Amino acid sequence: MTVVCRFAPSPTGFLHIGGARTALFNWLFARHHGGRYLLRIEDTDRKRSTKEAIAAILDGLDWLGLDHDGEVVYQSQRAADHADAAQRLLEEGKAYRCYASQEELEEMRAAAKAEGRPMRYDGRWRDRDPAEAPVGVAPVIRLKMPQSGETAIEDAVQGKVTVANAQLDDMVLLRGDGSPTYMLSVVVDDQDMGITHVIRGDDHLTNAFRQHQLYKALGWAPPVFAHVPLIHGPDGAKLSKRHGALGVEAYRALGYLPEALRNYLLRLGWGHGDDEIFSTAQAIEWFDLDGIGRSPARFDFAKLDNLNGHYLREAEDSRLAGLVAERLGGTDEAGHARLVRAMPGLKARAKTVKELADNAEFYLAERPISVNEKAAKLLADGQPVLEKLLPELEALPAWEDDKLEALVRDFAEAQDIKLGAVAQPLRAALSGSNQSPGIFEVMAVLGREESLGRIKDRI
RNA sequence: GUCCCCAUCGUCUAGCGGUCUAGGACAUCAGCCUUUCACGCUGAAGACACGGGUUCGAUUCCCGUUGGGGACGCCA
Repeated sequence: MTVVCRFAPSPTGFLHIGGARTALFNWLFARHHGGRYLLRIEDTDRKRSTKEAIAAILDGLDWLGLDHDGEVVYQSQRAADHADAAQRLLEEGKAYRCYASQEELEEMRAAAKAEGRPMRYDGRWRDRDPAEAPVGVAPVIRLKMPQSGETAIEDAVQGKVTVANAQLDDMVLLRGDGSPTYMLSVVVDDQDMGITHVIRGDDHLTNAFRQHQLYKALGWAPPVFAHVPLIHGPDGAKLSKRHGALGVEAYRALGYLPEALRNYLLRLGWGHGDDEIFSTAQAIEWFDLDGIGRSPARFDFAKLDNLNGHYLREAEDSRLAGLVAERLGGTDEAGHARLVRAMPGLKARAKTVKELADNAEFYLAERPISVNEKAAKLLADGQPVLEKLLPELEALPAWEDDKLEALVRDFAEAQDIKLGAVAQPLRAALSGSNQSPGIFEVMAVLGREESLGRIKDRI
């Protein structure tokens, strides 16, 4: 059997982090088993679904590199098929028309709660004569759920989960206006798309019982379900915005690399022995449902930062230079080349692309460059040293990293001062800061003319 | 309220009855490296929620308690 799975977001907002992980798991599972990974947009709630949200989700998935097979399926376009299924159930006597009003339903819930019973529809129209139907009321169509016994699903993550059928009420399949509900649409679409494995958030677990019964009524074999625990905030409660419940595009804006976010998300709720860092090929090779944990995980920015730092150090210099230039408003060819040369020293000192850009800014700054407070202090103290050093630098025949280092070290020794007493003022003059990459590297990247110019600016 | 799920260092996790004086990673602390800041390296501290069973033996199996989470729409 070929594995077919899907990611089915509803386009009512951005692609949030939990959705991204669900998509990643589905994608990995399909790739691991050589199957297909499909994308379906669940836009049946026309009021809340927006074009912008669809675009944001598609962009987010694309940025993460989770390519789907086949065309995107839009659920709203399949409403007629969904309604046909409900009609069939009605004809077969497995579903019925219900005329209960909103007020009646609310009363039922209130009464049930007061009496300590589950808050369910009581099935009052299940066996009632349709002749008694009130005039002018458009009925909904409800599924006849079994009223005794229990429903069990064999979940690939949660194990065997059972619920008493008394807990399940006759769910609505078709609304009063004839439009299908989510519960119906999902089942019909998954069937028609040939979905073999449904990997989704834990919040759908109770839906699985209802859907299981719907599959049975329609005479179809249900797929394998795998309900993945949700991602929580650092406090163990629901993930809030402040704690990471952001859209994928926000992580991008914050300066995270897609491969870092993917690696982080993969480790959140899934493990493979002591392994922490995974290439895409390894992730595909190792991922499977049995590695998914059953307890919810908390989102931790510190670990994401660490992972991002790792991937930053591994990334191609030219790629990073491009990302940095993007953040600094673009550069010309010379600027790009300078960034590429500067990158080895820069990337070891940043956790995010944003930090990388902040730290790279001085390389592109125009003379005279701005100087921060601590650097100003270093310059005030070190100006005499720079004055003495300048002619020696000007006389250096080859402007190279190691030559510069040799010169400055000899200079410090000759002056009988510590290397730091030279290096720090130099750093302040060249970078405008008290912190920067190695100072000889900075000089080499900046080049003779620019370096000497920046030093002269401070004398 | 009803039902379902979960429970190992602060966090992510390894562990699938004895190999556990419980392993790894992040974070924390100390040291090394060093022209600054990082990176890197070395080391330290740090957990089986609690109570009953089952067993020769429980972190691992069962039950309960407590604590978290989720679901109960003509939303998805």
